[in-house]
Amino acid sequence: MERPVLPLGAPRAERADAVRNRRHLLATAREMLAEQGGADRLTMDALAARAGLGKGTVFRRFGTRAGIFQALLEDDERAFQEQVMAGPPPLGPGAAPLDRLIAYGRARFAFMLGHREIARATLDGSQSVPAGSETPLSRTHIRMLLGQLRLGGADLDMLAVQLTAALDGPLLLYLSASDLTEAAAGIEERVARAWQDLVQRVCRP
Amino acid sequence: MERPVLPLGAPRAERADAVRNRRHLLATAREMLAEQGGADRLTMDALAARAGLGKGTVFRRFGTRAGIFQALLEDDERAFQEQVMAGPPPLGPGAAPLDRLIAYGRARFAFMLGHREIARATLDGSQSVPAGSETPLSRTHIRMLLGQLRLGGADLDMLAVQLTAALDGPLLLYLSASDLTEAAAGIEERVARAWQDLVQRVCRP
DNA sequence: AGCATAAACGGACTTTACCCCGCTTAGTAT
DNA sequence: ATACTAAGCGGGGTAAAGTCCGTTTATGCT
Repeated sequence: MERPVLPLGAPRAERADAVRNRRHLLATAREMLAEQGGADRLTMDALAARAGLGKGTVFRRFGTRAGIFQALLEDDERAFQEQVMAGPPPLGPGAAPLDRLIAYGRARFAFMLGHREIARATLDGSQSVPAGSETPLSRTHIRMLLGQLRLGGADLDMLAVQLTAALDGPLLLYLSASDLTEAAAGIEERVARAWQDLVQRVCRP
Repeated sequence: MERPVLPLGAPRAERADAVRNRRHLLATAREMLAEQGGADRLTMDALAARAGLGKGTVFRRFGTRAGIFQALLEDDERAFQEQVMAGPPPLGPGAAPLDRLIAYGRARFAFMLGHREIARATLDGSQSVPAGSETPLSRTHIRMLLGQLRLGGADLDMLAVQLTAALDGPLLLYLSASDLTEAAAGIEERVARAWQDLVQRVCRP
């Protein structure tokens, strides 16, 4: 007989048990994080044991310790992305590009602040390019909005990278620990204002 | 007799042998990096062995693996800082603030590009605040220049953090290895232009 | 249903960062 | 010079990340 077109692009879907185990591991990881707070107290051995699986399985699924946190973050990011792509304006579509950009910054920083511990744990010394670079939500969205703004002659791709850095992970890196813990409430508003000011400066005609 | 004012602020200078060992370890680390390239191939055991010192000494001096790379980077940063603080304009003093800001971005990115591997290795999953935050060269300098620019009503401290993130962040976190090796020459110029465009947009009246 | 095969699994093994603590030594005060 | 003390040193010990490979199992095909 004839073999059906062997999908070279789609290298065969994940097996059902693999999917189950991945989900189970992520759920277990969340439990452990909730119970004993502190991402650095989550060890791969403990995770495997608590999930009732072998350590080999954990690494097969996530590749590396940081991989687990990347998966967790990606998971939470889906809901956020939904709001951006299909939620009510000004975050969702329908508002003017500049207003969406401002709203995006506020929402994104709040998200990152809420996930700062997990986000930090996605970084990994041995990976040359860390998390979020694969699914560059912020960069892509910002790039899209910049495209609608008709800025004269700028390198929009690079500008998107710069603005992403000024908003997303890198900003978090440069805010000191005390900024983040002491005045968690205040910092959110302050960053939101600063972001608004930044993009208004960048985008004015 | 009377004890001399016991300096509580200056917790007693480092002992001579400690200084000697610190320098020796840094020099040895540089040798090893040069020989076998790849920061991740440098192990603490190997470093201690090659330096003829105990492993404990290495950790006592640098605290952590990332600490070694932070020390190496800081070391190289001194020369760079010299240029910024006392070198010829427009990087050094004497030029208009905006020109200095532009020149600083270009120079800083070139520096980071040359040190990207070490810089990357200063990041450490378990440290909440990474390299360069202790001696925030970029942030401080940018803040100072912004102060001279008389921008109306902006949150200059936060703007400095944002710009620092936009300058240093991409290299650390977003630009992939291929971006950097393929077009190493091109990327430098492109980033420099983008930086110039960004700060001109931000700082125009 | 039975078979072939690639994927997934488990857990012992290796490597490496980092800790601990008894011993040594530089610096200082007398 | 001598003695005192805090800092420094060494290297064996621990814990956790990541690898390997023999065994098990899901899945598609006949």
